Amino acid sequence: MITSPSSVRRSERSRRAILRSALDLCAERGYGHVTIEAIAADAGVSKKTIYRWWPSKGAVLLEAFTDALIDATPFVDTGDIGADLRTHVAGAVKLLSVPPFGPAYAGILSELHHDDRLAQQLREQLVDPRVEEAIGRLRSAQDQGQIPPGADLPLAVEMLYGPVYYRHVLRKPVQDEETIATLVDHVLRSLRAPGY
Amino acid sequence: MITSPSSVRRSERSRRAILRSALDLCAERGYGHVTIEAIAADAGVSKKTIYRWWPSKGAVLLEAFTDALIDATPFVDTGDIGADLRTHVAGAVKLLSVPPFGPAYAGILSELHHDDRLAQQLREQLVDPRVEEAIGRLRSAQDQGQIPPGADLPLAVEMLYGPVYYRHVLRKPVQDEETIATLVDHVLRSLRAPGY
DNA sequence: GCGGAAACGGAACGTACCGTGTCGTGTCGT
DNA sequence: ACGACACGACACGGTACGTTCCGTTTCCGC
Repeated sequence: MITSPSSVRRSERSRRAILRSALDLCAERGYGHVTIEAIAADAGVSKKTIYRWWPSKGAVLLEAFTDALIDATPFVDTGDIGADLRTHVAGAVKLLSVPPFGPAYAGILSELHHDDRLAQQLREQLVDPRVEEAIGRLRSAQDQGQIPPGADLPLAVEMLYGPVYYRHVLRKPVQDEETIATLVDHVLRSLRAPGY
Repeated sequence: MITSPSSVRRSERSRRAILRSALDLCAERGYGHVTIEAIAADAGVSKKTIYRWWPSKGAVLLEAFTDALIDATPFVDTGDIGADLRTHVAGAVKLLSVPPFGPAYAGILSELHHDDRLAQQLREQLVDPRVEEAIGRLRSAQDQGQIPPGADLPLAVEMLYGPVYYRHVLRKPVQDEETIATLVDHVLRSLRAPGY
């Protein structure tokens, strides 16, 4: 995430204040009305300092969001793949449903399409690692015989996360626990059922 | 889509030029760099004329995109639900994969989070009708015994569209025909397989 | 310690685009 | 024929951009 001037002289105090202010402002005015100038003013920091370490507003919020997401959706292994997937998806849905994280992530996603570097960073730092984790958990369920050997695990992950993204970007109501359970059931069924 | 002054005196010539220019600019510079001023200049039109009929850049592109999408993804009924779903999803994926429509839709989605009216318009004019169409097609397959009576059809639609949105917003490579076929298969299987 | 490099906060800059207002022109309904 | 109204054009104040300059503070290396 750190961009240009390699140094240990960086002020950790300013860094934290910037990330904090970015999330706060995102909650109170919405991503679209968050500006670099406002972040700088709120954090008691010079604009220059922000531009020195981050290339854009999106990059600031990506760093803040990443920290939060990693805490919010740990990957557990209780031995019951259904329960663990429900827990994991529910964690992600819940995080997206509360400000400032929902609006923040929505804003980040919106920047991806005109910011190649941010898109690459999001995939490499956030999405791909978590997809790999999810596939790993599915594979361990495979080893325990809960999922057939030939199952298409990457597809399963997309079928799980897809509806979450779908509702989030279209601003439809987020899934409740029951809906998540039904979704997980269907995905697992689709892996177990024979082709036709 | 038409906003304020109800009239038949509207210049169809200007309207077409605006929609055309908006898509063109979106293709050549990307959604983020399209501005109302640029559209007006390119279309040989006054800014005022654009603001008279549309509330925002997003609304202009939503109108242009809607026209294209309706043409690109017709809903057919050949009697084979699998084949028809593959055709439909492939149509949507293909449209999103070519400029200017992919970038345009991505940009529109990005506006949703800070533009309530645009979000409502998108859902009412584009998403919900097509979801209803899809559910209707699934229901007719149900009547023909290709899908069990109690199947959760709205969930099926989310499982189909979800991965498409997922890849689009994250800018992952679009699905090829084989992947789409596998996805459709899995969704249909999840409806047919018994609970566990 | 001490000197200097570098990050810092603050203020100001020109630029781009916003959304609105005004004005004269042309055209379409009545 | 006439009047209403959409049109193109241009100018306006406002906001946020990204950059630059300045003087200050902090910390690394000698």
